[in-house]
Amino acid sequence: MQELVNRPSVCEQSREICPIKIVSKLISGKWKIPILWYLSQEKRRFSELQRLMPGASKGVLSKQLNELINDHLIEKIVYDQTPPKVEYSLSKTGESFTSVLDVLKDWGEEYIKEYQQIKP
Amino acid sequence: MQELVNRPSVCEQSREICPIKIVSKLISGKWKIPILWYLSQEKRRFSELQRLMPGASKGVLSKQLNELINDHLIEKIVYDQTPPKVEYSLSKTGESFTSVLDVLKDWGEEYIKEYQQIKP
DNA sequence: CCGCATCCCGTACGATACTG
DNA sequence: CAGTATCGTACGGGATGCGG
Repeated sequence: MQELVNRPSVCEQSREICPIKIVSKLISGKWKIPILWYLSQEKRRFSELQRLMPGASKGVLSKQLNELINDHLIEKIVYDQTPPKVEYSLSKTGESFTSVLDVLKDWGEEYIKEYQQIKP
Repeated sequence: MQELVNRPSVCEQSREICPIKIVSKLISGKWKIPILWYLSQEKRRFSELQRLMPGASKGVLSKQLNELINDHLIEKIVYDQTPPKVEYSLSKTGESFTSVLDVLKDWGEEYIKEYQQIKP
């Protein structure tokens, strides 16, 4: 067990604002983390995201994108043209989340190495 | 936008094993991250975890603990005595996740600073 | 004290069809 | 192309009671 000194128990009182729970809530949603991941690479159009995440239906994708916008993690640019063109990208806050995504990915890779999983 | 060079598009093909999706799935569950957080501080008894997360009912807590055990993130020690005593702690793999938790917490604190939230 | 079994409910998610 | 609307289902998660 590692040192406990620098591991404050921030959530002891449930009424306090708890960073861990906040983050947990922000990224709760089947496609939120994948969406953020793909947007961390480059800005994407709606159809691109659909193509990248075939399991996500349009409705769900749209819903989670809107939630991420409301949470200030991503932004949306609508080009006024026909056919329509929309681009999603990370907001400034979302950009700061890429470091978290990198850590998650790295950890995930190690995890996979240890427990060879078949199911994605 | 930051450099894209080192941001591989690991999930392009949905059949591949994707670290991001794996992690996303592992921590999906309302109390998983808080559980891991509390266990990163010290080993905990079941009743302690209940006390720390008043919103989580016994059933749900038990279920998510078992899932974390199945995913090799935590371990359980049962003391053969009456009244029963059980202790949960991070596994070796779980220990390696504490660095992720720290990053999540730090990011969460910054997020809260930026968008003063009321709801926990 | 631990925690499973059961019941119940809300909602997250997926599929499909339709609109600008 | 980029959604919204609607519907049906599955699952997550809360409450309670019992049993070890």
